[in-house]
Amino acid sequence: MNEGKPSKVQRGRLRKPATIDIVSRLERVDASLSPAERRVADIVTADYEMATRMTIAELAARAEVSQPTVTRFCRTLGCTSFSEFKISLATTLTVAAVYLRSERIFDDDAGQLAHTVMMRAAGAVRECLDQLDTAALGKAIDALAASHRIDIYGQGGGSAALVEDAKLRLFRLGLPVSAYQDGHQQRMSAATLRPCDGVLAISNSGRSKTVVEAVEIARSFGAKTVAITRPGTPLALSADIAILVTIAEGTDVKIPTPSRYAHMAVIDTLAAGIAKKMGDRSRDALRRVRYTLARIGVAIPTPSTDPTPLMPKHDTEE
Amino acid sequence: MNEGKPSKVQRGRLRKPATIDIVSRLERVDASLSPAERRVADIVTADYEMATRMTIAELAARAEVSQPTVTRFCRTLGCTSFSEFKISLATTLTVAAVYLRSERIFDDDAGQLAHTVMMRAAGAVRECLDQLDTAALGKAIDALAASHRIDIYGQGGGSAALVEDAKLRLFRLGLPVSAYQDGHQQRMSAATLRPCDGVLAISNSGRSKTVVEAVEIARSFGAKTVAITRPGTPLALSADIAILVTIAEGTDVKIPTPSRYAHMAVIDTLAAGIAKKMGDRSRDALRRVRYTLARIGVAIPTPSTDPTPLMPKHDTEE
DNA sequence: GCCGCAGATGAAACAAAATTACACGTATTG
DNA sequence: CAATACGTGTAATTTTGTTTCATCTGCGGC
Repeated sequence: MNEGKPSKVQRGRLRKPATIDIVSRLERVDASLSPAERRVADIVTADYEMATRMTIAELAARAEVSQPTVTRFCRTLGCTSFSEFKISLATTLTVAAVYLRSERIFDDDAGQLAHTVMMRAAGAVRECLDQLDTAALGKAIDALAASHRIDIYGQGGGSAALVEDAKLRLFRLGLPVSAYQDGHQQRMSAATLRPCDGVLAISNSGRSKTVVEAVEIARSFGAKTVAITRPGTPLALSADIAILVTIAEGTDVKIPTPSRYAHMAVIDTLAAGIAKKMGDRSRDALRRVRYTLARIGVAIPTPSTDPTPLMPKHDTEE
Repeated sequence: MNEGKPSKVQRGRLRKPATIDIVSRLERVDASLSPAERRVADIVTADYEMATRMTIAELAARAEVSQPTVTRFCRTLGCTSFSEFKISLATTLTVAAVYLRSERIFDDDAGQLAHTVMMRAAGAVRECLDQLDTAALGKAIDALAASHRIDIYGQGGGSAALVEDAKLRLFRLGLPVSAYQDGHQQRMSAATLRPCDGVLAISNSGRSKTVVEAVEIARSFGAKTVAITRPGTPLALSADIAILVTIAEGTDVKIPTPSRYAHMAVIDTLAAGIAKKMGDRSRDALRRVRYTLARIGVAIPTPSTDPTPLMPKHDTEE
């Protein structure tokens, strides 16, 4: 339509706001808030999620203040407008708020439940990424990629699946890898390791006696030991390279712990890093694995229910 | 003015929106978009961040469509208003924005790699949540919670770990559960099932011949069968209750597939739902499991490196 | 004690933004 | 070749947010 005015307005609003985390800023300026603004802050902090869905009129009504006061409140927080405040809040919120409040949401239907569980899962992965020590990760990738042989240790229910998964991830790359969940086997295998070998130990609690012992045995024989565990635990202290992950456990025993997702993510990252490091060698192995699986699909034709029996389109290996 | 209307409007907006992940929804409905809506989608996907800061007029101008078209676009995406769309987008953003660009980021250091892998993982879970059929989920929870005995079937590398994990989740609740990855065992076990029993089959590809057969056998004996798989696959068609999950596979073979995270999330949700359904019965089982594990911790004192050997503070079961 | 000032707050006018209603054009089908 | 359905834009309307200005309150100086 015209040219001068809109562009100026645009430039102002479309610029990325300096504010990163409204929630923490809110806490920071809390002291300098006027009484009326404080009331607004109270309403907002009471339910961030809802605050993002309210209009300025609703928020004002709830806080029992006038609408201009709400606008002023937003300005105090460093936003230029109420809408910017809402967007910033929503952006800040993402996983964190839902994740934190999740204990409460628990009682409802399957949808609510799924929301809780899955947001926690996604949150755990994110949390893990936030706190990840990339230097340690890099060293772990180097160490494992250079290993002639890799042992994976884990103990306890949750770790069983993880260890199994880790084995597959590395195995697919053509690495000679073994996984042990039994304490005796762990120690026995550890005793046969050599300096050119590697160990990957997985334990959320970091207190599994057999795993820690096996790691120490492996170290005494010169093998490089990598641990995925919680900081400050025996396992973290005894491994050469510790990849530390702290995930807040929910208090509700009925929801499975989300830390598994974080561990799995670390394992995947290790696997991807090793694959990259190994370059063509691993790619070749991966190709051969896929090819063979596809061939098996051909050799054993699936029953009539299968629409495309000859060549599975999707990830044959699952 | 009047009294009935405003409250109704309020109620509508403050209700939590069904939409969880706008970005993945946007991709999913892409085909059913009209030309003008497509143009809006293009502008939005070009820069999500900026989209959250734009007014409807700006967005319309950029997409070269009228403002009502933008509103219609939002409705198509399941939002009731443009503002809701913006908020949903902003909420989605932090996780999803990077997730989408992830293929490109791949070549760098360990940090970059971790970012890619983990964002994909978190994205997979979110994507899963967004497309989840909660009705099917609810039915699955009911069916499994009512089962006297539960068999879990899966085949192939990736599923092995998942099946193991699923077994543990249900086992912890005090349910009599068995997991089989071997085809023969699956069929044999399926043949011993009765109408009061349940089956949980897990397969991303949905084409595992043995799993499909085992499910069909189980059904023929009257057991309730639940499948977690991809839509339109043989497994999805043969199970009583199909929980369908479509996760885009990455093109880079070196990065492990993120669909496992989604499956795990579904399993966790099932477990949480069953736990809730069973109420005190499962809580008791969980408590006993934890207690016993703690006792074992006492009976086998950990070495001196362990700061708190008597009573592990964190999740002893991992 | 009272005047005047500074800051906080709300009412109301105003401006911006979003939605609705409606009309027009195009494609599709009987 | 209607008739209908669909997609789209224009314009009116409603909703939402911001600015302006008046009022109130508390506080210090005269």
